[in-house]
Amino acid sequence: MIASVLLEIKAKSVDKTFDYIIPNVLKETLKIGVRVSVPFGNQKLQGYVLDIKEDRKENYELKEILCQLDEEVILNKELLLIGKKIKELTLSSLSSAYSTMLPSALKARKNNHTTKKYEFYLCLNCSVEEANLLCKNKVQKEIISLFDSNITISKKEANEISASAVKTLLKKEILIEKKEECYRLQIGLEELEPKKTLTKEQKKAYEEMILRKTEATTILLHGVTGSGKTEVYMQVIEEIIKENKQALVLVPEISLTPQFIQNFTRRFGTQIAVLHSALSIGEKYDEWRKIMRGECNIVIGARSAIFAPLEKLGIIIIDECHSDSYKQENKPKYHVLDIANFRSQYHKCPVILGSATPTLEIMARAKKGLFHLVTLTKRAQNNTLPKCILVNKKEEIKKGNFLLSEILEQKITERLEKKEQVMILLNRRGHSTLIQCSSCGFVYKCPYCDITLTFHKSTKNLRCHYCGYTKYLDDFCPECKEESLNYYGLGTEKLESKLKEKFPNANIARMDTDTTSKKGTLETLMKSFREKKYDILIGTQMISKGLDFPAVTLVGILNADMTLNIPDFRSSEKTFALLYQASGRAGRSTIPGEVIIETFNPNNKVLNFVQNQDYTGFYHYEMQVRKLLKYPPFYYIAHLTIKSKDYELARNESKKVSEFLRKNLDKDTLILGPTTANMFRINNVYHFEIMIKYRFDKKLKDTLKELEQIFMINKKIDLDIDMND
DNA sequence: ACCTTCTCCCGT
DNA sequence: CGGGAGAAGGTG
Repeated sequence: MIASVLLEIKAKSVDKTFDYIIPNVLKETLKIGVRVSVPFGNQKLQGYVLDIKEDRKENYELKEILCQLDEEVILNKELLLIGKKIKELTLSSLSSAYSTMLPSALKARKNNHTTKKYEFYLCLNCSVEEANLLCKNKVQKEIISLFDSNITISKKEANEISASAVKTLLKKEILIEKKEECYRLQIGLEELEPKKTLTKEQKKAYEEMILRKTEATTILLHGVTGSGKTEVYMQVIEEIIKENKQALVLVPEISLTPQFIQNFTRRFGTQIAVLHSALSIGEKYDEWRKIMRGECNIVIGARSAIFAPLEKLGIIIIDECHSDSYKQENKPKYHVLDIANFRSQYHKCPVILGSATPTLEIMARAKKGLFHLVTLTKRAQNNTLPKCILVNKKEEIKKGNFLLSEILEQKITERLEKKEQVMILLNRRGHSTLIQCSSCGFVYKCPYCDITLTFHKSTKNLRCHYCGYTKYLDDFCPECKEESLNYYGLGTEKLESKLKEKFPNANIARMDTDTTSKKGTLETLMKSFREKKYDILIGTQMISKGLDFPAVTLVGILNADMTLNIPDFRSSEKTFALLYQASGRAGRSTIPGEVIIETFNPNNKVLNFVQNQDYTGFYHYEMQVRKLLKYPPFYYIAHLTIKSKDYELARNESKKVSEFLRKNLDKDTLILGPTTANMFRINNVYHFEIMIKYRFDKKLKDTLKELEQIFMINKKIDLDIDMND
């Protein structure tokens, strides 16, 4: 018997299977989809068994599999197919596809010793009477007495009485030890909460989903912020579970708070498995195995949870489906929606996409009739959407209001008096974004990236937000030695200290990657804010997503144009979603909310659509722009990035690549570039970009595959292909 | 990934 | 011609 093994190594040159002889001891147990350890050259490597066959045609000597690494199959039929799909969609290697699909405990890494956790139990080898006769020791008898009411006791418990007595009893064979696998993560038992009554609109959405529960279809649930999408999801899931099927719920990492999970545990109890980055490797591994064994009906998780090996999948829910966290940034650059689509076909089950601001691609498909569209136009508690005011920051600066506009300051004061809460969004962390010497004009820049360094006051250092370079900031200019450094640019840290001066009686909290990098601080901060321990919450975009703080009645958005000016065809869409979502944090309970948006371009169309909370208007406007400029959803975009530490090499090679593309691709396909990337130099690596706009180019995949092959050999230069950007 | 072999350039 | 560096090639 022969097994075809795919080795788990990153190098693409070995992205093929190798045949090994299955030794007699493994003949019974070895199955397709388990990992094995095999000899490869003079090393020992891990691989996945992808095929088992009777014999082989080749006539060279084969080596034997060393051992089997899993008792259970870890790549079932469906996962095996998904891996192939990822390879096809992203042009990545099959082994990298499988390895992103699996929990990290199952990945080949040095000193990776995550194993199953066992709980040890003790039980009697004889009757209680016999045991009592056999031991005269008082402590030993105490342990034996535990068996009066139990057949087995936990070893931990017994050890607390006396570890040495337990040892002796085991030695005398009066007790025997048993071990049982246990799960590290224990979901706290919550008191179950009954379901809420649905509004008319929610009911309609619910019914549409139930109607299509056995169709391999996609339903877009387009609901305004606070329209109660979660309640709809939960009631649909309830129906799915009743039919002995399972549900997969995806949310962006940031929304995966204990709060959110609690909502589900309060409705569904312990039949839930959770997968997110705050879990340890061991905990994730346990949750994953729980899923694999079919011990839970609902999986809630971030991006990679889309690979949760549920065998009876009945529904896939992707909440906040516009979030860019659903696209993996490193290889393989897969998109959750593509995987969801595949699984939906495989299981004949619907995919529910939920968002207040769907991407244009998603909405266009819904309007075209490829997706079913359900709309929630009203907030669930029937409160109104927040009132939104645009403020011209240019005018404010003329008036001398540098930090906050007059109206925002006034409204904050009002809220503080009324003991209501305020959220302020400033999408830039740190203290000052530009440090310049007023004497000689010197500006601090990152020595490895083309970017100015941001000053962080709490640590008194300068930091590059791209490569992490850090430098202590002296009081004098490093060029002319004058003590004349000026701090320009507003970040969340400076905003916090300035607001503390302005509102000395307010409790102010700041939430950004600097204050929440430590595990658990994010949760604590959100909990304290919810409990009204703070009056004002300052934060970067992380405060905009899906958070529900009922006492917030005012949202301030500072420097709203910032994201608008990044040269990316999606910047309008991203800005709209960010600001709209942030606005949606206001007035989620009974008191109506207000939103103040400060901008230097009060006439900007996108901001006006945000002001009017007009998604449809924005959609039609932006669709025209996209059509005119040949962007998605009218054209597909593939992005090539050519990276090298050698500037000349990167420049020349990227020119060659674009020539190669022009020669090989269809005439209707547009090839733009090479141009220097937005961030031209990161960590001393130069980046060049080529953009391919295409509609139906049959030659595209093969041409790009060929390019990959060519670049694989060259170690000095890196080609990065993003197929569905 | 890692190890072996091949190739190219330089220096005595 | 030997030695070192780096690219190319192979692993079942």
